[in-house]
Amino acid sequence: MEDGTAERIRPRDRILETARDMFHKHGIKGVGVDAITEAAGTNKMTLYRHFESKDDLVIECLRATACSANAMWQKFEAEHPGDKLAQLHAWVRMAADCLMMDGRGCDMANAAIELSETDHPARRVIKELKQAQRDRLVGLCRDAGIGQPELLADTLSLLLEGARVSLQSVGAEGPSAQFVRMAEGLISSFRAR
Amino acid sequence: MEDGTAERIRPRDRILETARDMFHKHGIKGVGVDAITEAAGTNKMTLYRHFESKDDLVIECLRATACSANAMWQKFEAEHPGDKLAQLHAWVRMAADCLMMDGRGCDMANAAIELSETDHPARRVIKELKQAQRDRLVGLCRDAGIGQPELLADTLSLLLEGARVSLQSVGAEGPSAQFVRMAEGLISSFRAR
DNA sequence: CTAGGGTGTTACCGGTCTGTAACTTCTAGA
DNA sequence: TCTAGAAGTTACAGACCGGTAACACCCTAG
Repeated sequence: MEDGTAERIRPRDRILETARDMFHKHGIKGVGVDAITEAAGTNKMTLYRHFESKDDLVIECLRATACSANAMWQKFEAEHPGDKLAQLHAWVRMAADCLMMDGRGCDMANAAIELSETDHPARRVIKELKQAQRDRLVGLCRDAGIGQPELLADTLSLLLEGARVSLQSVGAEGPSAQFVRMAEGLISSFRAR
Repeated sequence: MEDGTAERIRPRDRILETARDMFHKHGIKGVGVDAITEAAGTNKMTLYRHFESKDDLVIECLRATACSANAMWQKFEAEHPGDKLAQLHAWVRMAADCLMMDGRGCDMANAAIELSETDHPARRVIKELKQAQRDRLVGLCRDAGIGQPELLADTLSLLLEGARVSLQSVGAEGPSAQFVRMAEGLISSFRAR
């Protein structure tokens, strides 16, 4: 029988959520499994009963992040059903909000930078998930009736990725402050052929 | 009397250059000082006689990277003296070449991502040097007679930064493959008012 | 009530990390 | 040739890391 208190959440989920947060804030190599389990109110043995290794935990965290992103896309469709152009503008707004709120960039990109070993198991997952996000944005641009949808989607992707990393190196007053203006300008310019 | 052989280079310079290369390839937290000194053909004591700490070494490496970038800018001016627009195109070409040759992004951005502690001593340096690069690109756009030089410079900056990180997460076939087309298109579009 | 699986606790392994101490060797310059 | 300082060598301290073993505990399903 569930009583709904937070403490009753399964340890596995607590670990996953805590790890996501800590990896995001401090980086993967900047957080040890001991720190994660302690912050999650559990212990190392329980972590290793649910995850094969730290690398495995990292991968599960990335999948969870991708899952959250999926929810975003469904929200766009729900809020602007059928109106693909409005969904594209919602994507820009959401991206800008994340930039201002968060301060630290995309978990997948950060992981890709940190895990420089080319054969690291997480790299396959990162590539897959990033590719899926790219395909979805291309599809959105195409369905919005924009010419050269791939080029617009790729340009927007690079702008956002760049804004995220610029935010961490130059700060909020740097180039990333102009992200919305750039993105909206690009969309108009592509729509005008 | 100097005999010119590579082994006669001062240990400090060997350490600095080796560290730059290894930090670039494997990340800062992915390389230990032992590995650096061994690859540099020296030892840990010598490293700590020349650098206060690993963090200090990191900062010196970043300064050296900025210094190399300065040399690039001087090359642009030398190859296209007075022709600021040609220098801007040379910047795009250089950026694209680095993208294809290298595979791993900007040392400063990577360091900013890896060193997530907000009070890390390297962060000040990163911000300063990145700001200087931004100012220089803005100046180049302005001197090239482009309207809204700040917006173009910032957009180009974000595109390049995004291309570098995208290269590491999605791979070379991803959005970064279109960098030159995007950048040149932007420049034309800004020049056409 | 009881059996069993999920969980917590403690201790440990072997390895790596930054940074230092004490000492020896090399080498450049007077 | 002699000397002073730079560089190399070895060993070590203290901390942290990922991962495992053995065992005690609780809570729920039957």
